[in-house]
Amino acid sequence: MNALTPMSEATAVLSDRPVLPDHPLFAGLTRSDAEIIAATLVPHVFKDEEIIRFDGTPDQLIGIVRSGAVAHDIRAADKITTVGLHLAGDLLSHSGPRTASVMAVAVDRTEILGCTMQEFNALLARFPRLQLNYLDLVTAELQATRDWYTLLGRKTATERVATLILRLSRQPRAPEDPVIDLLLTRERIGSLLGIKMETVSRQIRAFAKAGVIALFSPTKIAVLDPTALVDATGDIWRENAAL
Amino acid sequence: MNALTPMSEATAVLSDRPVLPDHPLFAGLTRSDAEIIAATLVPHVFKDEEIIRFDGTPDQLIGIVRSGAVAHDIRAADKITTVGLHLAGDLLSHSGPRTASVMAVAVDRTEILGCTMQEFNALLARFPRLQLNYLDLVTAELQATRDWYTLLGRKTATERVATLILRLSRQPRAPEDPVIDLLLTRERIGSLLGIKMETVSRQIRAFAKAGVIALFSPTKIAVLDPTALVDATGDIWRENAAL
DNA sequence: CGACTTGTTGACCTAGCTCAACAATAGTGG
DNA sequence: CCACTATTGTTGAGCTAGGTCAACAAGTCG
Repeated sequence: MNALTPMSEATAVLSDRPVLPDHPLFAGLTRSDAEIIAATLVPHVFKDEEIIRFDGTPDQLIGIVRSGAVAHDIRAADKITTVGLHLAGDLLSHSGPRTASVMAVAVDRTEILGCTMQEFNALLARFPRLQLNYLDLVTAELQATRDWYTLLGRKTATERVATLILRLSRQPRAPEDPVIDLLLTRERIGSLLGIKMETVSRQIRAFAKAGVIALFSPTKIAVLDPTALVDATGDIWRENAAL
Repeated sequence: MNALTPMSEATAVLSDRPVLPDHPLFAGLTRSDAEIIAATLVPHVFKDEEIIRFDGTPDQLIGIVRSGAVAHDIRAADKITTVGLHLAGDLLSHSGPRTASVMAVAVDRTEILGCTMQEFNALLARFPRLQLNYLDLVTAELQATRDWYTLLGRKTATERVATLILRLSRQPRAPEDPVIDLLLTRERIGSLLGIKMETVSRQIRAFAKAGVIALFSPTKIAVLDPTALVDATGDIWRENAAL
């Protein structure tokens, strides 16, 4: 194995001796442990709109989103409600006992480094350090989920859209590339943010008109005025916190 | 130790050989493990409005709410926003890296069986089964949090109030006692649900007028028509799921 | 009993929903 | 490559749930 191989890119292609990506889930593991874990976690690639097993059964997928995104939809009767979004770097964890029939769907071409819940449980049982890391991540996600949704519930449409754009703007992408792909249609953005498609459109256009963002195509944007965008999220306390 | 002592009540008073409450966190533990754990977890009693250490530091409290409730508040400048509520039976878990300065406050007289995060981490490291149970609970909470907030973001005021009442109505209380204590003022309910005090009042009164609930005093109610209340939550898919 | 907090109710006002028309894209088959 | 269709996005004109403001009632506590 070439020690200089960039970890962030080449994990998938080296099948003989795979490398774990640089992710907090794998922090502090010994080299040998990491190798065993890396042998279990394999890249899963999904096409746009492809359904990802995420139903709480032992066969469900657990892992880290490497690229693309995973949308969590509730499909009731005729209409789809998107209730969550996992982006690159996020952990797709145990889905727990479902009260709603949420399904995970790939957005864009999506790569997930992972394994089945069953296999993952075995790893957790075998490597206490992994379990510790995992617990930390789930806890952090719980926190993030609280923050995200708590606020959604009391934000205006403008604030919600700004929050989403901000979140997407923080996604890893090619250095110096200012273009952000919203990935989602207006319809899905609205669904995710609990507002209507038309309102999403109006808000995005308003940001463009105000010079806060540049709008290249409906889904391709660039943030021109990050400060204004942060202000528009309405998150007062973020001023104090390290973002 | 008297084997007939009701577990739900007497945990606190028996200091020589404490008993763990019947809670999923302690499922499947051997008797001796349970005894060691029970020796670490002590009842903490808080008065109404008392602040509970819940700041992500090693000294923060981790444990199970036995009675009363814990509100999570963001106190910015002059006004308090309640962003979450833990009721009896809920687990107060690691609070994770805080992005906002949320503080935990006791609502009513509140009893929590727990210990510091530091002590709890030691227990987790020592008892794998406990760690497994804990992970399950945190995962479940993540799920519940998603469900709760996700929906809040897209519910009407009526649906939000119905959802809260329903949740409170499912709290353990004296058998055959139909009276539910809302615990919170209209102001705090509104804050929790992301709506205004006046709207909360209007919704509650509307339910009372419609005969869905009985209103004995502003905070003491009884559910007269559970079906109507469930309908009013607007949770379509709950029909399919075991509640 | 008075002062203070909490709750109720009414009259307005506004953000965002609804409905509707139309524009811009993206496929798709010829 | 174009015409044809379907999807997605934009924009305007009302409408309504819930916010805002304000007055008052009802607890509650010294």
